Amino acid sequence: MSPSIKDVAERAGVSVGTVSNVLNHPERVADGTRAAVQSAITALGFVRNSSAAQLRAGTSRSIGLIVLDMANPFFHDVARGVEQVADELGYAVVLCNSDDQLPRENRYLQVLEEQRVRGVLITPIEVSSERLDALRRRGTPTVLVDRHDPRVNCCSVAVDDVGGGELSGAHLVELGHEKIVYLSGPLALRQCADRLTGLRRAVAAAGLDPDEAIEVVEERAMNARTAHAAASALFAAGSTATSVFCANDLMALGVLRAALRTGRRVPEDLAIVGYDDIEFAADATIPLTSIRQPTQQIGRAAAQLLVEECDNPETHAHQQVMFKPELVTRESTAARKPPRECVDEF
Amino acid sequence: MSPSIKDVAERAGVSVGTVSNVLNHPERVADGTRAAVQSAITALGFVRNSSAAQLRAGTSRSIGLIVLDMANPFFHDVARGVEQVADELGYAVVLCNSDDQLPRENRYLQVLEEQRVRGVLITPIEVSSERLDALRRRGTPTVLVDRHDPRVNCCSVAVDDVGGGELSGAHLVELGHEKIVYLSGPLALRQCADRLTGLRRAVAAAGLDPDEAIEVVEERAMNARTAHAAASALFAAGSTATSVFCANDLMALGVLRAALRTGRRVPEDLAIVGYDDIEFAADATIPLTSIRQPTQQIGRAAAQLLVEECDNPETHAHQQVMFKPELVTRESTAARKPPRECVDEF
DNA sequence: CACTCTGAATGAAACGTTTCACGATCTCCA
DNA sequence: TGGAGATCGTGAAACGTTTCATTCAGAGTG
Repeated sequence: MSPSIKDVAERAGVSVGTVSNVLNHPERVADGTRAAVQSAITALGFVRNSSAAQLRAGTSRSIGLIVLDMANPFFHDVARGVEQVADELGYAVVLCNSDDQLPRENRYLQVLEEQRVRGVLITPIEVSSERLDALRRRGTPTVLVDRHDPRVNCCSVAVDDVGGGELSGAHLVELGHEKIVYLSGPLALRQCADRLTGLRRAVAAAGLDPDEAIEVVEERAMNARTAHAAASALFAAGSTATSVFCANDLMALGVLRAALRTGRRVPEDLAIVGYDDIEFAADATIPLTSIRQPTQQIGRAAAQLLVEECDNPETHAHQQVMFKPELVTRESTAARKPPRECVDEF
Repeated sequence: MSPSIKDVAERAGVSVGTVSNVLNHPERVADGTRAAVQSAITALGFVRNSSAAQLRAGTSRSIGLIVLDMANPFFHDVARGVEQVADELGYAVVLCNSDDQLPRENRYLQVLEEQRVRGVLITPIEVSSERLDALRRRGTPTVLVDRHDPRVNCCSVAVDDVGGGELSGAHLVELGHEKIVYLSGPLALRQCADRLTGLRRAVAAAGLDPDEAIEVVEERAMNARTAHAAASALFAAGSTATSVFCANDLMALGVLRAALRTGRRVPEDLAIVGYDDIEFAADATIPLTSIRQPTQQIGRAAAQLLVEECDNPETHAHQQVMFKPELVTRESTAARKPPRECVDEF
């Protein structure tokens, strides 16, 4: 097996305690001794056994992060934010991908708990599940990411989806649209429902009747293909809508494609607003207007809250942080101007 | 602190050895005893301490996976494949994202080694680095993902990029193109260089002179924006090329946008081939012809090789697995036909 | 010289498991 | 009735660290 601290001690002619001190409190060891130990370490290729260290120490310096889907740029950016903060504060992040499946989420929670992580950041499949509650009951700090727990017994970080819908609605109304399609994912998802609420609010605020001005199309999947089909169906049915607000950018891209395919001009004949402002949104055939969420900041804030709770368990007070999304206007809703990024093409 | 096996034993009125057996070898324990222990476990909310278990057992059931960029669908799919196989074989996967930075890669290697993972799957920043060599020297099995080590002292799984370039070239030549632009990322990357090699080979095989038929444009970044700019520049310079082969799909999408913007028809005026066949390729304004890599299979194969080596360290023989990519033809190169996916739109 | 003080190193205990040699009890059959 | 198995359970050792009370050797002081 790999050499232990004992082998190192032997080779350096010191006690194991001293080797441990070199590793953890170098300042307590005299220069000469330290050098001797160091060279023994490199000579033997010693690597600390973290199981033993953690067992003895009784506590780890790591936190778990369970996301729904690492392929989703949203969660990817959140993870990046979390890692940044964790790094700064000397914590390690254990990254887990539940893939939206409860059994996977449960398995990861089990693993994290067995590893005695200090805390868990999670976008749970359901805000309250058997295992998750058990984890909290046993005293492991938990922070909800992109979710809120109505029963407010833990910290959470989310984005104001009502506000996002409102931004989009206000923008479209301001451009003169009086007939807006809301191409949504499952309205059972809070995010989708909230955005509709915001949209209606904005429309109402402009003096229009939401029930007349807004047509809701609910789809099960939130990808380009579904959206393309939905938009095609709308066109075929002779929809009079002049604008579409989509639940995410992929759907918006699907709508964009359907529109261009059928000879519609964007934004003149149809204005399109997406959501998430994924990287590619700016590089679409017609750059997409979208709602941007401060994803990295979400991750940073969540990590900070968690570490705060880990470090001061008694004085800690749970917080619900809510970020505001931001409207990014691009060509897909702009009044037609010379394309900004291509002016010097010819 | 959380209850230990000892607390459980006390409460159930048995010895710690018995509790351990219930956990690890239930068949060795009589039904009644097992039930008593189980109920003590749930009553106390006992969760096994994996540090202690691993320390005692001396060996873990986990492997590390270090990828360059989890945002990249390629690596995401690879990871999925790895997880599948690991699951089946009872291993846990520790997922790490080096973000193309050597310090991060090194830090993760350190952590994995301290955790005594059984083996490591890695797409290294450099095929041979200080730390990576050290890891291998100490006897931790290693499998290279999407890389090859010329010195062949470990397993590796990769895709035949020369073959990919060849597929693309043969396809374009067959369609009658005699002037092809290769829009590449840094040619210092083996992948980019290999694809060019394949492209030249296919062109030569068709009796054309590669130097005349192929124009290479090398860009630093491999995204849509760069590609859009590069394509625009080509058009402005009056390029006579009738087709573009791009180093990845994002670049292809950038080229597509530039072409449509300047009134070109795709594929009649310009045929476009991408690489990777990302999910969105099929949903672009003009669906993209692309080269698909068997990403999940790469992950599966890599995990299988690693586990094989972990389980039979002496009999194991290193293997270099090379997958063949596949051409997926879509509209961006097809002779113009009624769009396949939109026939019933009107 | 006797003394305290300081800095450095030691050695044993403890962390929570798993393992394994050993008992204890029961069953079955000669 | 006695002995051989089989079946269950026990208890102590061991895994590789960290921690902390203790020892030791000098240096400084009166």
